[in-house]
Amino acid sequence: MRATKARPVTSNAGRGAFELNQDAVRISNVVATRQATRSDELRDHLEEMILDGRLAPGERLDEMELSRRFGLSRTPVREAIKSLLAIGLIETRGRQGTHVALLSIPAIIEMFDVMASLEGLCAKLAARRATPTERAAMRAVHEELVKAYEAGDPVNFYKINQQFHDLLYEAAHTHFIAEQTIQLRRRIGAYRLRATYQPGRMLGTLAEHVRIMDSIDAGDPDAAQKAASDHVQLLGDQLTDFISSLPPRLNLSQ
Amino acid sequence: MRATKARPVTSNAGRGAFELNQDAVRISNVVATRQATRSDELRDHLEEMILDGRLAPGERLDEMELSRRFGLSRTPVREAIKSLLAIGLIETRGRQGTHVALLSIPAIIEMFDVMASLEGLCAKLAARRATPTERAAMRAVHEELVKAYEAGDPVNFYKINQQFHDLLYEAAHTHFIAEQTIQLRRRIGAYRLRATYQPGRMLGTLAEHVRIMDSIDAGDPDAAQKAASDHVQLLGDQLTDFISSLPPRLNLSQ
DNA sequence: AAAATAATATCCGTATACATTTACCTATTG
DNA sequence: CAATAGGTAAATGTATACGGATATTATTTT
Repeated sequence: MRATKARPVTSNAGRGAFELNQDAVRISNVVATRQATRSDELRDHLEEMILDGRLAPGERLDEMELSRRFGLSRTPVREAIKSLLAIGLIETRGRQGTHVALLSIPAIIEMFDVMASLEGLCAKLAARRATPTERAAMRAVHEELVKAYEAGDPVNFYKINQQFHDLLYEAAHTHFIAEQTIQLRRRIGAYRLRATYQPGRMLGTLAEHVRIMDSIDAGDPDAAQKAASDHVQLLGDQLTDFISSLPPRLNLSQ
Repeated sequence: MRATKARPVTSNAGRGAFELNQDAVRISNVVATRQATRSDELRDHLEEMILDGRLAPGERLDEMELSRRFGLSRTPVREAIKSLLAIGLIETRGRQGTHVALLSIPAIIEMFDVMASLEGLCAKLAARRATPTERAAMRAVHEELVKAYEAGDPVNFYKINQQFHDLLYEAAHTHFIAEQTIQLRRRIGAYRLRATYQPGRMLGTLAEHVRIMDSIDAGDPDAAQKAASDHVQLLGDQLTDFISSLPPRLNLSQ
């Protein structure tokens, strides 16, 4: 069948099997909003699937199967895979196809070390640069987080927690550091998800957030840096403990 | 012309216009050595061209032109570009083609902040983990660096300096952090190159390296972390000063 | 029966053809 | 003369076809 014949729609409306509207280029520094290509859509879609666990670490990504599933040719599929490969979210084993990245525990520990450093940097900058509005926004989101905790809603807690951290990056008025941090968060995401609901973690998170906000409000960059860094480090410790405690079969640490 | 007819050689010997032998997959966590594809070769080649200045920041990367120039079809060219896009070395402006990434001064400053953190982390770990052999290797390379300085050979100095830092990452016994640091070094590389030969920088570098090594040998992680972090920060400061001092036309900060 | 070799099938890498969008240029009108 | 609109050309995005490599399975031999 011919290229265009296959496509039901050629305009921008209702583009594919899955809906993802146009997006600003996120990975690079470009600001301009551009038409999302099928390749871009698929990249984002796959990323989302990896992050929310629909694609488990180690799972195979078959080009043909993805083509069929999303009604695309192999070209955009391959390009999406190339992008995710470069980011490190998926990996290739020679000619045995590509798989969702399988992280070893040492690798995860290192990632959290870096994550802690980056978050610390953001907090440090936020302590110097955050506007009153931004500080207030963090407090407000934190209130939401408390509510989610009190309601015993871990799913919401997870989402709002991300919002809190996004606000922190914003308050730091950075571009590159925030981007780098978010990218790393994505890369760990598949694992992080599996350990969110650890006993005591939510309560710990709340206390640590308060410490971060207080340091920022006090205008103490070093304290803020340490608070944010410790916060991430604690999460990392708990996560690696959790993974280590799993039975070897489910351990995921290859 | 048909696919295979076009290729002069189908075996591994003498594959393309430019020679890059097979390489272990570098960007991802994969260990297995695999056959380098044309796409991989082109990616590395383009990266090298960007790093050594043959492709200047902002310069256009035309798919067709690259195809012709390297005797490839557009497919591997596009895949190579996709990879570099995901890393952030190049950027796309909608449909106006792809260009070598143009960094603003604030972005460069942020990158050096991150770089300083990462190098600090490596030094900290190296202070705890470095074997006597690794410490000796650093001293040995440092001697080479001194020689290059005394010989007034900045090109060699630049290369040996990279070796020193590579040894530091190795001594830290990390994978992810080192990989991340090297990737960042690449991303700044195009700019860094243009400011290597700043007056006093080489001498400063030597002194700072000694401080790092002494801290590592003393087994003082915190001191090593600070020494390495400061070292990178100083380089960054000098680099941004240099760029700022350029006439606006050459400023490169868009 | 087990191991090794050969054959086949599947999936990856590359080339090319085709469609679509955007930018630039030209022409026309105010 | 300038500005806007339309058309054309060039380059990007997508589809498909083809060659090759590797893994798996079956068959043969020891």
